[in-house]
Amino acid sequence: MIEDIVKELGFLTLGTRFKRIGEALQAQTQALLAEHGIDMPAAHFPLLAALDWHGALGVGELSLAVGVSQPVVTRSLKGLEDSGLVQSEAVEGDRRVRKVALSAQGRALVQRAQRDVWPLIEASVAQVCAPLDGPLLTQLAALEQGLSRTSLLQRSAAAIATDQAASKRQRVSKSTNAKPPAKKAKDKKA
Amino acid sequence: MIEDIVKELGFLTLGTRFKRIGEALQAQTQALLAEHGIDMPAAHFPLLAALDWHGALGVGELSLAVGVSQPVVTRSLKGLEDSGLVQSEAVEGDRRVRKVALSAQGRALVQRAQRDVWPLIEASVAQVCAPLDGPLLTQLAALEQGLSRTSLLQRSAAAIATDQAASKRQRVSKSTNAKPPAKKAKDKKA
DNA sequence: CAAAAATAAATATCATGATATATATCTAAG
DNA sequence: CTTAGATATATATCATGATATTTATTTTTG
Repeated sequence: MIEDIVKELGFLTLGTRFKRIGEALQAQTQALLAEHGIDMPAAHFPLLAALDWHGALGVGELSLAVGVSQPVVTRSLKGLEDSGLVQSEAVEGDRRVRKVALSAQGRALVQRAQRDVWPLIEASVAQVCAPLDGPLLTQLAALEQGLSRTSLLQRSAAAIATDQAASKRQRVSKSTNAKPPAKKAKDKKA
Repeated sequence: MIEDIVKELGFLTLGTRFKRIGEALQAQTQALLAEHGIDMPAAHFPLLAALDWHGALGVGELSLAVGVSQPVVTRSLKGLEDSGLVQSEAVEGDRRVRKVALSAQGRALVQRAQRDVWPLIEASVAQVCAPLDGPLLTQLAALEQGLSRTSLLQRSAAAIATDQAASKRQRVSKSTNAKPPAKKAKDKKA
């Protein structure tokens, strides 16, 4: 059996470990969004949230708000502008800065996502993280295992099923032999 | 003041958060290695460690060992082979697999790194992580703050200085007015 | 006020992760 | 024994992060 050397080396390769956990989380989050008809690169998500939260921002301010470098923000904005989700305009009095804001379409998207998907994402991620405890490396190991055993998509599906079962129970109040929906389908690297 | 929306949103943007912490850790680790004359992309590091640990491995086995996708391994191996740090040969009886092993030069590099730098990396990272406690998000916040306030490079320099001061004290055993070397130089995004 | 320094954004290039697909080879079924 | 499927690796392309540099503009200074 080949051991996972990145896990084995612990602090020595913590950067690689963080990155690969981040990749998995982003990919699963994107899958969850896609499932709800929101087809958006995972990385655009914080930008839209920042614009929704703060209102119009300059490129540099956005870079601060989401904590990534300015060129990355410029590039992502290009994509968002092409999709018609954001608009930008020159600012009065300082022709260097470009104020960026959500378009009507962007606002609509954010509101829909906020209402329909964000709670699911948050709940699923919180669910993976709930059992974590103890020192950082221990928590990371449990997190990785949790993500690979049951994806966010599966967790959110289970949550929805539970909700529906619950409201169904409320309505019919009988014959509630719905299976517990936490089906632990095992797919490595979902 | 522009708030950090990725931190603000918590579980909702945990993937982005993990990735950016990973980037910072990798960058600082690479800087530390470079400081000791070991000029190597951060991501090659786990591959070399895996080959040192397991001996010769196939490409797919390496992919398992370091937990990244097979194409990424293939690409990194190209770089490592160009630098002369690894060699590969066909395997007897199955012409599909390519066994990869450290070259003499690669072994030498790993040994030197293992002796001179790995302990520093490990100690510095452990130092950043030492005060972490509590729920995951709390630990991440502290980790990010720790990394941005005092880089791994600074931490390792401080550790070395402390060691030298200590051995100097042992040797001369007098006039030990060496300043405490934990100079908290503040550079954002080191 | 002209020249120098600072600032905002864009561009270029690189690193490192992913997936999807192609190619070569091996194994198994008929 | 040939063909169909499985397996190992390579290639192509994309996503998302970085840094270094360039360009345009503003601010500061001599």
